[in-house]
Amino acid sequence: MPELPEVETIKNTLKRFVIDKTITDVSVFWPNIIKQPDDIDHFKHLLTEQSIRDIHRRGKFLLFELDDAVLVSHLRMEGKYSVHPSAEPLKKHTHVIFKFNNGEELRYNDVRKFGTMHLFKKGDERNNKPLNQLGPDPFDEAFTLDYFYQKLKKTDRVIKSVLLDQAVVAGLGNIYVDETLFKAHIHPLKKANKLKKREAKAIWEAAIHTLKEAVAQGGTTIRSYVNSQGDMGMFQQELFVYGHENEPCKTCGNPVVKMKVGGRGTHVCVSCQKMK
DNA sequence: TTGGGTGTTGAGTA
DNA sequence: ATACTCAACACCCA
Repeated sequence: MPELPEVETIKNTLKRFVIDKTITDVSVFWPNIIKQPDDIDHFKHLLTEQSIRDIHRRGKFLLFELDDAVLVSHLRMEGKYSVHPSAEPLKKHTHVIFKFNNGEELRYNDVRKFGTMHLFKKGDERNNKPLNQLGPDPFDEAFTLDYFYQKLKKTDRVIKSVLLDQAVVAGLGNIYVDETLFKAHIHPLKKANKLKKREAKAIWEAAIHTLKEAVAQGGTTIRSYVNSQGDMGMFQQELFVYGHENEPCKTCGNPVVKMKVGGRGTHVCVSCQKMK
C-alpha cells in the first residue's frame, strides 16, 4: 500500500501518540514479520524498557528511534500502525504489539503479513540491509538532476522499472510512478538510456512535485490506506491516470489505457505519453 | 465459484 | 545486467 507520501503521513500522525512512551512488553503473533534479530525473545528483550524518542522516514521505511536501538519497519502492501488502550479488543490481523507504560499500546496490523521489521543497535541501521540498499530520498539534496540523469544513462531498462527501483530513488511506488510519467509526458516503456536530459528533467521535476503534493494531501487512499489517526488520504482526487483505465484522459480526452510493465499494472495515456 | 488482480520486494532462474 | 516467475498472504470482484 504505502509509498512515500503515505509513510510520511503515518510518521507525522503517529508521532504525537508515541513520542517518549516507554515500551514495557512486546507481543509477536506472526514471527515472520521480524527479520532481525533472528530470535524473537532477543527482539523483545532489546525493546523492553526502551522509550520511543522520535520517528523518521527513509524512502518507504519508518524508523523508530529508541534510546539504544532503531526499529526499521516496512509496511509493504497493507501494514498499519495505531495506538489503542490496552483494554480495547484487537482488530483482525494485528500481529505485533508494543505495550507502553501508560495503559496504551502501539499495534501493528497487516492483512497480508508482508511487512518487515529490522531492529538495530542505534547507528548500525544505516550501514546494513535494508537501508543501505536505498538511493537518495526524492526530497534530499543528493537527488539532483545530474545524479538522476547519470543513473538513467547507464541502464538499459524501461523508465518505469527504473523509477520503481528503490536503489535509484527511494519512495516512489506504482501509483506515483504512473502519475509522474503522465505529468512528464513520457511513456513508461521508454528506455531510460534513450531519454534526453530535458526529458529526464521533466520526470525529475514531476516526481518531486507529485510526491510533495501527495504529502500535502495526506497520501492516496485507493482501498485500505488510512493514517495512524484512521483518516483517509485525499490525493486520490488528484490522480490523472492511476485507477482511471478506460476513462477519458483529463488532458486530451482519449481513453487511459492499462497495460503490464515489469509485471505491474500500468496506466498510460498513449496520446499524451509518447514513445517517440 | 474461481481465477486474476492488488499500493511491495526479495529469491531463484534463464 | 535484465527479465521473468514465484513466493510471502488475505481479500475483492467480475
